[in-house]
Amino acid sequence: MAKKIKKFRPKARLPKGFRDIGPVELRQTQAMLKKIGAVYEAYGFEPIETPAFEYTDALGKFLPDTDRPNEGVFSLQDEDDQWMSLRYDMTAPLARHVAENYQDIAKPYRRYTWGPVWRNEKPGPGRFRQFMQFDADTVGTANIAADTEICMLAADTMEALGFSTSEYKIHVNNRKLLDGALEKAGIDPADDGNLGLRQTIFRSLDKYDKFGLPGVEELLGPGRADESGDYTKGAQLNSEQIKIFLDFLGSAKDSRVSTLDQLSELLGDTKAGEEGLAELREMDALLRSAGFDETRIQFSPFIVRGLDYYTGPVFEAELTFEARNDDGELVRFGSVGGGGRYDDLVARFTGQRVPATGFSLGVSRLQAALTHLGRKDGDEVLAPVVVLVMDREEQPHYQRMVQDLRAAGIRAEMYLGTSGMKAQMKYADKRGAPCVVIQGGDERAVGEVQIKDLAEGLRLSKDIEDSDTWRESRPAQFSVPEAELVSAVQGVLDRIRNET
RNA sequence: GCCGCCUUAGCUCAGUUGGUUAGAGCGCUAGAUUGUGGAUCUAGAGGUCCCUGGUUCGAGACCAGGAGGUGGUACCA
Repeated sequence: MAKKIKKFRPKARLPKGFRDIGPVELRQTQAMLKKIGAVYEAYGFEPIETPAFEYTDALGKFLPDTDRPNEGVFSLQDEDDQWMSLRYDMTAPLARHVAENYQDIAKPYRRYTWGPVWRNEKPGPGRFRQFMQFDADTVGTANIAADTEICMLAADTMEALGFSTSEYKIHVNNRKLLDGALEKAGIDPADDGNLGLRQTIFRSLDKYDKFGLPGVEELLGPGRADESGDYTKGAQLNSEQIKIFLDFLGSAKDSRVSTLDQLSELLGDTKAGEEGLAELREMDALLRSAGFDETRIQFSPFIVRGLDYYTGPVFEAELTFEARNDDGELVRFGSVGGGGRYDDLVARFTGQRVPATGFSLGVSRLQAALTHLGRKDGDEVLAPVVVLVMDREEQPHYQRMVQDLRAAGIRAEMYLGTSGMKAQMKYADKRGAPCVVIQGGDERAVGEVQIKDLAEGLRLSKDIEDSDTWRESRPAQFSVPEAELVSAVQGVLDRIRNET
């Protein structure tokens, strides 16, 4: 018997599309959340938190005949067999919250929220199955001023995060203009019968930034063959219809007013188009008066946004610069946030139309962009000072030193391992400790401690080649009376802070 | 989902027309140095050559299927 019993050992591995986040990034995320939140607070939004799970039907995923909810969401069945799903954005949970508490909420209701969202999709570069969104919404007013404020908020947030005006752009379009273009092309935007066609057209227009006008033209027409993979079926429009949409895309001008003039010429005689234009004219006036010109907020007919629940203005925040990744490949960050007016979302629950508008920022993507630009957040935390344990039986004494340092607001720790001094030095080095505190028998006998500045020591080591000198000269190391431990360490830290 | 590419040490990779004992750099551990992180030198540990089957006297290499990764495309509420 008792041969080798095979013990099951799970392989330590992350689920695909998920990732662990280390201390540096985590601290940066926290700093970003704080900055974004400050802008939102200044605009008068209030924080709220909703849970990660919602009932699947509340998320707007209808269960078809299959026994599992749509792909794209992570779902599981509750003990009473009800399907629950991890939220895939912050908007649907908000709509649920508003519908559930409709009586008690003062309208217009303005709130912001942030947290992880999950999407069960194929991960790609910079695309994960869990990522963080920061959201602001105004619920309960159809006033276009609410949409305008959301755009202003988005622009101000980008700048608060450290992007300059030339590095981002807030694009604004209006679904009503798209409806006007449909109308012009003889496609009834209100007819459910051509919903599929409308979606195909919208998707084609949305590819403008990816494939350009010729690509969109193919997609609106017969279809587009791509080099690798399959053939994308087109919308099968005729050339007159296609021309309408291409003209529509081409009406983007540098100034908001000229864009509106151009669009007016194209769609002014359609009902939906005229409505959309009127809304954008109002936005332009509000923006102009608030000091937001077209270098920050632009009217861009090519912005579509995939969601069919949008009913009016739609927005997108774009990063306009390019960067290179570690392999030297060109990286475009592109869209880092989006939103729009969704007047029918709450009505799904209550039957009562509740106008709403909102915006989501992709925090993780913004963070990746900031990192690429080398804009780490300034308040980098220093690693702890390490107090070496030269004699195990003196640990209580070392522990007190550590506690004195902590009481002075200095991150500090006693070496908790059981290895010798050399290993302890290596530990402190790897840890990135600014300095170590050394007290062996010699120092203790005269009531002193040695403080070694590790960064300075490394610098001095450049000129030392043989190890005897390196060890014996004890570079960047000095002795102080034990009573002056805290102030001496503080002095070293102050010097390091001033250098960086 | 569809198409292409890739998979050899912890990491980055080399490995000839199929040939016997599979390598390098970096990293890691130890020593030179029993109280000093660096540099240098020396030694060492570390491998299911992704898996399964096939071809062959012989497969890390060739063939088929599968898995995983990756790039593009589709979808993205």
